[in-house]
Amino acid sequence: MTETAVGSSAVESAAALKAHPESKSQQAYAAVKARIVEGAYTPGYRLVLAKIAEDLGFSVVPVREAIRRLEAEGLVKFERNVGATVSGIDPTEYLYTMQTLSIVEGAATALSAPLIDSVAIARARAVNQEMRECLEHFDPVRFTALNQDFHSVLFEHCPNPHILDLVHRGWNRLASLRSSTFRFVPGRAQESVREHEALLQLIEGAADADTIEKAARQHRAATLDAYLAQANPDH
Amino acid sequence: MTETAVGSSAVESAAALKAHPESKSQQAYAAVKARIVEGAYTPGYRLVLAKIAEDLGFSVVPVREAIRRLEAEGLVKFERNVGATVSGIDPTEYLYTMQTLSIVEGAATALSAPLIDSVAIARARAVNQEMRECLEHFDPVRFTALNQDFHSVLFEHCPNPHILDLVHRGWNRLASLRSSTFRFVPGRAQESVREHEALLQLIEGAADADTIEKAARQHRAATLDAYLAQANPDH
DNA sequence: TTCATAGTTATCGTATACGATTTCGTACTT
DNA sequence: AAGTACGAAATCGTATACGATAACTATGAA
Repeated sequence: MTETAVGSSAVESAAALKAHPESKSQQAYAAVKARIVEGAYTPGYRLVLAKIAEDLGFSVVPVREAIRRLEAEGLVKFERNVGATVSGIDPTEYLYTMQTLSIVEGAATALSAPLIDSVAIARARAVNQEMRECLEHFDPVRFTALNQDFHSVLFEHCPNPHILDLVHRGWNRLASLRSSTFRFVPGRAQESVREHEALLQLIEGAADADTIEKAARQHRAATLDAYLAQANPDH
Repeated sequence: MTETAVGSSAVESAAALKAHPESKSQQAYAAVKARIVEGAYTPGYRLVLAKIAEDLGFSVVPVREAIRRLEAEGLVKFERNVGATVSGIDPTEYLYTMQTLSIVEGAATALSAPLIDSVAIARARAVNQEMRECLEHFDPVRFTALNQDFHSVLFEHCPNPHILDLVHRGWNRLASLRSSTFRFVPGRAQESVREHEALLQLIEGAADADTIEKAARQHRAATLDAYLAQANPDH
């Protein structure tokens, strides 16, 4: 656990199982994606095809394909005859992404809830405990990773892989924006940890789907709201 | 209105505004997508790169890119060293898609509702009236198209393009499956038209977001349920 | 100095070419 | 007759090459 990059599609992870040597286009995709998610390529970074191709030792064709895939996921902006850049930190885009995430995470949580057993709950709780410790040591990077782990545990048996895929895409997008909860709103992280515990109790108590969905949705939405309140103090 | 194909991403439609001659990869994407959505290429159809390239008068490289994009949207399955086929009509996939659609359509409707004016309501009502007429003449293809028109009117001022994009992707996926409401469950279409009217009344009455979201979500979910009930009569 | 313009360079977009892999058909064996 | 092994054809994956486009730079005019 605690990897930052998140496999984006069910199709993709299935393909990864095959013994095949990965296609170069696939390798290029993974490599560039990793650099973006890890922050080596920051928003606005100019992705020159020939340069990346040379770095990887490939030709440009598979690199193009990779970039196009990343574009489809929203991690990259590709303009005709101009080139590709890592998607920027446009606040509007942030809003869209967070709002969409709140919806799909809410749904994913509600759908998964009935399938979460006590073992998973315990594991999630352990992760949440680690998150508390991160707060003390002030380790925002690890905190963000653990936050994904926490929710990943809940989504382990999510009955709808499409929705899970949407969640992962949102996460990767946020990762590319380097938007840790810490950075945007101090204090929100503490609240987040508390909400995690509340969520676990709802799931343990077999609360109805609607209640759980609202709580999960609100959990994400609150982070967005906190950001907006900070960005526009003219409340 | 009443086109069957639905532009899939905000980025894409923005790009379409530029005076640029479309890139060939873009043209290939549009062409193949249209054939899939219109049903010229049915599920399972083998997409041979060289053949498509020859048809369009392009080389294979831009066609590959186009296919990859369609893969990302779930319209095409692309297997390494084997080739691309139009995604199949797996009932499980249908379930996933419909469930996801119910969630994103619900959210899109709720978000859009406060921004829908009386003119738009009237237009939506007119479309719904046309749908009623389709029922009499038994025109399922047009019915499906009008159904998209109806919801498109509601989504016209949707404040979150990401969510709208997800809706469109779902629609295209369903279109590629050739799954008209008619085909799957006779009688469901009539119900659908009634639900449209109910939805309009909720919006006119400025019902709260939660109520509207639930109604819109249920509207889609009911079609899925009807299908499932028919597929597994062992209730 | 600032703006416009022409020429240069960097980069993209696509065609072509060819090696690699899979699939299909055929002959051979049991 | 059924199954296996081999060879041929089809198709894919990627490298290379080159024309097209946009970005940059330098030069000259206002």
